[in-house]
Amino acid sequence: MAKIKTRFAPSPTGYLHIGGARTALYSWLYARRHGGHFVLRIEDTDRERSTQESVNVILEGMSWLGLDYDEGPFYQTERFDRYRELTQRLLDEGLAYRCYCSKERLDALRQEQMANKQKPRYDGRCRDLTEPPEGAGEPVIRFRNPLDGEVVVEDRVRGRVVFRNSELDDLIIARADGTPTYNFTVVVDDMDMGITHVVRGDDHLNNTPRQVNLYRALGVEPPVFAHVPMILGEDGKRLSKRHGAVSVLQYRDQGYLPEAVLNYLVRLGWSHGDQEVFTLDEMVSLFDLEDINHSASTFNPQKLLWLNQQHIMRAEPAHVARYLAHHLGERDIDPADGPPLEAVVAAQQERAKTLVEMAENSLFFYRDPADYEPKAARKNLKPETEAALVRVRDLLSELEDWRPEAIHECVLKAAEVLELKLGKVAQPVRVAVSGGPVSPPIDQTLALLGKEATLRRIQAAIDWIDRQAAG
RNA sequence: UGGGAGGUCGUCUAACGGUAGGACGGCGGACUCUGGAUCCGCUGGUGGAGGUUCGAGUCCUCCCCUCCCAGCCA
Repeated sequence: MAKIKTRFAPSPTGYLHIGGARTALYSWLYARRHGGHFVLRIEDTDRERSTQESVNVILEGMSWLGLDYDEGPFYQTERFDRYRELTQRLLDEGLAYRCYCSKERLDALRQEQMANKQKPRYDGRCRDLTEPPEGAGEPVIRFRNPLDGEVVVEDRVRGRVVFRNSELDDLIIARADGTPTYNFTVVVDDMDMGITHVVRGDDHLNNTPRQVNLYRALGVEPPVFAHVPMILGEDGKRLSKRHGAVSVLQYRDQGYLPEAVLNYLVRLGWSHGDQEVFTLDEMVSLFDLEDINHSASTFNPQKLLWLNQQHIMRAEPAHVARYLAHHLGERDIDPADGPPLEAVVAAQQERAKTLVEMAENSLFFYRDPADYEPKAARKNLKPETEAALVRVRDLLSELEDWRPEAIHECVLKAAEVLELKLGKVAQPVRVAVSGGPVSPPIDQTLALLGKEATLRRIQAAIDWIDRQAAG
């Protein structure tokens, strides 16, 4: 039995699409599950639309997701000699032929066929030519597809799918300028690279019989196919930019953890009982092609957000800290300018759904708030709460042991003395030091902030109240 | 038009031919620092019509709806 080998073969014409990422994930998981290899191939034969920038985005996206490949990246544009070689071989063996039909003729043929309620396809006009017709231009090269019989595909997701050769036509394998076409290159590459399993979107299901016939003509067995349903937008159409963020790197920038994105993607079309949250190790050990669903799924941003929250909460603080540092950096914050980043993460993990949110809500640990959230200030920074702030300030200024437990005692004591509920004391303090109504528990918040900043900010809030009162 | 693939709560998904359940979302409640955390409750579904069967989401037939392919894009 050959070693299992899967591949991900995007075309570099934009960004790493969420749907492509899921295909890559399923391919990667299958290879990892079975101790095989995962190959990255860049299908860049469309010279007009392929860009180096897009290649970079794909590589960056794969890296961020952690989908490491064992071989590649391979570029099809670097393999043109090989495609030419095999094209020539098929010509020599009579398995391919030159076609001189103009695009105009083919267009007219297509329209005529549609009008006659037939399937639009090449009619084989040049199939048996022995010489070029008069006034012929540069020919394309077509594959001599079998005319009868069936192609049976035992798809790992779809099951048995049968196509009749009479429904297919002689596809173009090389253009007039000599460049190869998709259905040909994909077969040659998968053959040469020893790909055993092709996991891809089911938009290619109907290309499969053509490719199988090519494998046979080249004298090799086709790989196993697993065609994965599309991901749709809310309107039931293919997921596209008009639905919202579809690029993997956009989710990175919005504060998602890669493992949360992977978790969402694996569950969008695959399941293991009722389990929702998976670690990468669990995915690797549980994933299998046969558990992939048959129907297309609709992308649900809310569930992705919930999963991101779950992963942030469950992760080691050190792990989250690495990603948070990047988002703080984007806000010109140096994590070294405040409390230990891991401690900040540990305190904030339950309070943020994304890393962007966590970064925003953690700014006050690193610099004084520019201003107070208006509603929170109205409610908590007023003459009636000033006494609480003064009392807490005084008690804390005498505190030597700056730890959560001791801080909590001071806040409790202030509440006792003033005969207030704890919340009536803690919330003004919270607003004073953080600028808003939400932060980690007040004792943890102050412990992390440090004594100096705490006292300074409480004092600033007291002064602010006085200024407001003075009109 | 021809061919191919699908159809379970709003969304994702589970259910050997034998109790339609879980999660997200939405609504409500509880939680003596804020809650964006936690706990509890409610809501809500097998596209339609026949057939087979003691029994069907599950098998069969027809209808309806959706997606995909038919670029010398991939």
